[in-house]
Amino acid sequence: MEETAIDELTRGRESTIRLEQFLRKTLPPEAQGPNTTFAGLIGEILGSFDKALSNLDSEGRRSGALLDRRSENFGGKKTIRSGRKGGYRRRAHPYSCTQQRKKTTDDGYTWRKYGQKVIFSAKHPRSYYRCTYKYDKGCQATRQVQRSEDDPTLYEITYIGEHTCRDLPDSSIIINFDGTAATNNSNQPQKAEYFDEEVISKLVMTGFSSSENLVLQDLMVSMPKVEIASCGSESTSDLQSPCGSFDMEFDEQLFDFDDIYSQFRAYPDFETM
DNA sequence: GGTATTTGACCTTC
DNA sequence: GAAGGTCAAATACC
Repeated sequence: MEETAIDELTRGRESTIRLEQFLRKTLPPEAQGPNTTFAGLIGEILGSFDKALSNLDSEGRRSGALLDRRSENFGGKKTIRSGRKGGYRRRAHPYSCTQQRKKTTDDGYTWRKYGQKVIFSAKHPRSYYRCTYKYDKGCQATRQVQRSEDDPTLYEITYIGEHTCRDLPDSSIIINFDGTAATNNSNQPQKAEYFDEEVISKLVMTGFSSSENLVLQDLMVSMPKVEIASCGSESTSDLQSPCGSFDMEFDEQLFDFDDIYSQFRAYPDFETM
């Protein structure tokens, strides 16, 4: 049952990536920038898939190996690791978010450092952090912090995975798709100030891997009806970003994937892609 | 004494 | 086999 759900979500995510590839071929370059509606929507959809997959994954672990490992190793003496097989795997999280900041703290979450590594061909070591509530709440979010080589006063912070320890961070950042900072529903001005001071140069979304064929039917089967919005008015519906560290503000507007699909049918090459 | 950090070892991926 | 990610005992800090 759980595997079926994961399979369907995975298919939906792959189809979204193919949709993104298709749109990149058809949309003008100015409509594809990091702060465009296009990038925001794609990130939002992929983020929803990632969050669902992450939740399913963490549920599975919470009942099993994760808690076993915690009770076995905390506070104990050095143990022989001979029986340690496949206890973890390199995180193949398809979605991540990289920011450049002056400070590594004050992103609204509490982190615990669990490692530091000298990276080949990099001047500065990389530090590894996990969410403090990894074991308490099964939160799988991690981040990597590395001093920028171009500007040593800046830190490149990569957030991996989504926080499941709470719904929204206290210091969440609201940005519009046009790149300007905005406030959230509670109209707290410090949010915008926070954005201006801390996020220095870029918010880079990754996870758009190559995939040529668009099978939108997969997307329609796997993706529930979602609430999407566009920028421009005062009515808001805050949707948490895939990064979990900033939000986007939109008008409320409902899209059904049937509608989207009907739009794509207008493209003559759609059926053959 | 409890908690966080350091750091070398271990493990996975490419 | 190299490089990167994670573990976990030892250590530092409060």
